[in-house]
Amino acid sequence: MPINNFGYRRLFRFAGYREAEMAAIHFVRKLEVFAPLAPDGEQALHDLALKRPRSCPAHADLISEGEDPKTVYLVLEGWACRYKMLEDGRRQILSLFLPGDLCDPYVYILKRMDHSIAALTPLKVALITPREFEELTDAQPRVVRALWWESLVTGAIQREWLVSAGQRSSLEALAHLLCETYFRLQLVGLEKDGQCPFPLTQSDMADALGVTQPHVSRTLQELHDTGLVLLKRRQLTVYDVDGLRRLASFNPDYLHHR
Amino acid sequence: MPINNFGYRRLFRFAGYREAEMAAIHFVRKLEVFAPLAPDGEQALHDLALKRPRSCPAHADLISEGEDPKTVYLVLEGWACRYKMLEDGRRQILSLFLPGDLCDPYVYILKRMDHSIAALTPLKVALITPREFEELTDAQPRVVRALWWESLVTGAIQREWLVSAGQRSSLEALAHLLCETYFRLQLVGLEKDGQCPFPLTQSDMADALGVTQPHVSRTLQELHDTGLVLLKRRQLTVYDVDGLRRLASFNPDYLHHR
DNA sequence: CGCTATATTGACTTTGCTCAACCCAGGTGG
DNA sequence: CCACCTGGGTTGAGCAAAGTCAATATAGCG
Repeated sequence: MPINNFGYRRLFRFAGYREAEMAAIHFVRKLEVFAPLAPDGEQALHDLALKRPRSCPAHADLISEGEDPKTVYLVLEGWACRYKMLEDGRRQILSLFLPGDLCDPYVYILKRMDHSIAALTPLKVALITPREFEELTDAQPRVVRALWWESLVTGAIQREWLVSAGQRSSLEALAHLLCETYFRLQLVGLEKDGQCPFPLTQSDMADALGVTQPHVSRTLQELHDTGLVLLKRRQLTVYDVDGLRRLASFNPDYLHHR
Repeated sequence: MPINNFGYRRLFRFAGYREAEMAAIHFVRKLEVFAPLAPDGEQALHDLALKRPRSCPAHADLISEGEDPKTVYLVLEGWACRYKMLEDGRRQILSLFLPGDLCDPYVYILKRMDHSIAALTPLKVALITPREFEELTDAQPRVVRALWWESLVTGAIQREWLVSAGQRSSLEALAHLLCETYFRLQLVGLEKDGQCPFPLTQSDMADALGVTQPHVSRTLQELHDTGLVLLKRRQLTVYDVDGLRRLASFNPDYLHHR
């Protein structure tokens, strides 16, 4: 059984429902942005999000490449990522999961994970079983459409990362990553006054962009020196959104936020 | 309305059903690899694949970024690709569509395409309307699962391309592209004696990998000089599959071919 | 046969990598 | 409360991979 670079994986039950409830609300609201749901559909989603809460320490795998995916995760609090490693230790971060994000509603169709999912920060997730999932979607056909939308947006983000890796310079690519994350966090209400959390280390960013960590350090400085952003203490401040968008050639259409 | 780099887009009806029929069979067989279908499900899929055949010249867009996706395409013959362009003309090819491939069964949920789809060679496709699609999936629940599988595999390929762009050297990445395509073509019976069609130009490969065309030229030579492959006249010959796999660190698990 | 698209090659430049030293902040235990 | 430790982050010098640009060659196609 493949194991992640930290060699352990753990999920714990947890109690404090306060933040979880917040995130469940964000999740439902995000889906509503796309497809207005019936009140009972809304309630059903909300309940599902709170049914089986688990927490997980930073750097642990939620699930590792090669394992059989048995449940779906809904991120309630904290950040996670998909990643894939080559034998020699090179790691590519494939995507980020932010609060309110659902990890592939239908993966359980496959026998083995072709990538891993890890917590980037201490994490709280809801576990959802395929069974519960199918009960929900049978009862609430409009939810299916909303989930398809989530899924299509996830695919679009994945493609945009490839555009960054393939075509954008490291400066443009980093600007794009910050911009995209900023917009996604706005959607779930985690941005305020041009600021948002941004808990990735420079090594994480390096592995997401396909560059080296020292280079991220220099590139971040450049973004700061040109007055666009400040990234300090895991907190991102965007001074000039338009400048950042222009530099990154960021066009939010692919996020399909209506 | 955005227009592609060739400035035109056209779809024509066509008659000669011979090859189309072949490809429809491949498509059905590919889905069967994953989920055995009921005989009438098989027939329904097959009919759908032949109902509204269209042809399209090389380099034309099937659909362009910004347009409203109204139908689904099934590739019957020839190759197509997804791509995305930046304002300054940089182009990233995001994925390839080979014969028997279906372009996102559920895109029509979205209002606007966030990328374009173009023919790389003269192309024959089947048009399928959302309506027809839903009728089929309502009548044949097992087909839904097979389509989900197709969709999950497509996502996995997309992620693997990001691994290539982010972590692999250009030599490894090119080897990986050739290897992946070779395997995918095998699945639909288009490989024979270590040979398969490979109609991409060096510029296409460059835009898929995120490198320059002269660099592809040199890299292809290197792959040839080390006795791994020969690419000549749009035909790929693989001399040493294992060597190619090793070089590319290609692990076919992500294709989920059972 | 000649036109256009594609591929090859070379000289030079640039971007980002490597490796190693150093710095800083926050957390822990004495 | 302070000393230390550790996990990030910064910096510098030299290097390698891939880009740029342009000239030339080749191959299909009409």
